[in-house]
Amino acid sequence: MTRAMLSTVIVWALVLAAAAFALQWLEFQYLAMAFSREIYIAIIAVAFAGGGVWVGWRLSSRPRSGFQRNDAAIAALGLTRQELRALDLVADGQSNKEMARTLGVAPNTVKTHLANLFAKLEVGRRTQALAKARELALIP
Amino acid sequence: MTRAMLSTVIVWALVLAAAAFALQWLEFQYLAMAFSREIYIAIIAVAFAGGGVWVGWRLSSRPRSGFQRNDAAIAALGLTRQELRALDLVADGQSNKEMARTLGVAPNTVKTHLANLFAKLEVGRRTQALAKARELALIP
DNA sequence: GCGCTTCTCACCCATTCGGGCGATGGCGCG
DNA sequence: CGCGCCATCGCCCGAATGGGTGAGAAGCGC
Repeated sequence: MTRAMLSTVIVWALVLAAAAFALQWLEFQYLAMAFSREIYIAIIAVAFAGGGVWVGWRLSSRPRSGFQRNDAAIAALGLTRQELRALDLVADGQSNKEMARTLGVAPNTVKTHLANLFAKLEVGRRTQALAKARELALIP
Repeated sequence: MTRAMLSTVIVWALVLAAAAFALQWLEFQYLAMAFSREIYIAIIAVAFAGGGVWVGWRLSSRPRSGFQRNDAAIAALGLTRQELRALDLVADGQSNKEMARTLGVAPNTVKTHLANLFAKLEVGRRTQALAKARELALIP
């Protein structure tokens, strides 16, 4: 977040500096003769407006990809690896039998993991577990 | 989404037009005499860059505050009001009986709505429905 | 070794859920 | 007015789920 913002701003600042020199040079070389002053201004305005849009977009669209588990909550609840894996599979919409196949264990084992998970989350259904897990940022 | 983008763009376009006139006027009144050409250019650049940042920020920062349903998908799938309400309650973790109480209908009615919802989503379980509905941005 | 946790699996039983079927009433549309 | 869609509700039945209990094996720390 902070890193992305900084890098974005720095990149933009460098582009600005480069553009300043380039424009300074171009101004006296070609543009002053080729275009009228208004068109030159318009080019500047459009270029900087476009750059601004880019900067603003990057500055506010970082949460798109990032999600990280609430490890504090996991520790506080005492959730184990298998319980978390089962939770992920529940969020994926799998049945107990499918989860057993995915995890390579018996369906009864999955049931046990889920029962423990439900107890720790203080819920009684998998859909409730999903709602609560999402509140706690245990799943995306 | 589309409305917000349009209004943002329109506002910016109006500001641009107003600024163009203002600059045109100011240019010959004060700035041409008070500042050098480079400073004038710099003011233009900063102003438009700032405006661009604002536009870019507004254009891409609506997932932060709100969530809005994918109405296009709802229409495409032909989901009805009750099916959507049932979907919300499923996401909330409620059982069929609780949903019946919430919606003020019989449990069998809830079952019917869910059965139709599952058929339209092409799923067979409520957890699958939740996963798919989240993919389609039908629920937060 | 001993206690602890974790993971594993089993059995039984009640509840919930999902599929399939049919049925009624309201409402808009041609 | 028939037709289609939506909402409502019922019944049956099989599958999935949840609760409770027990228990064995592996690993960890003291």
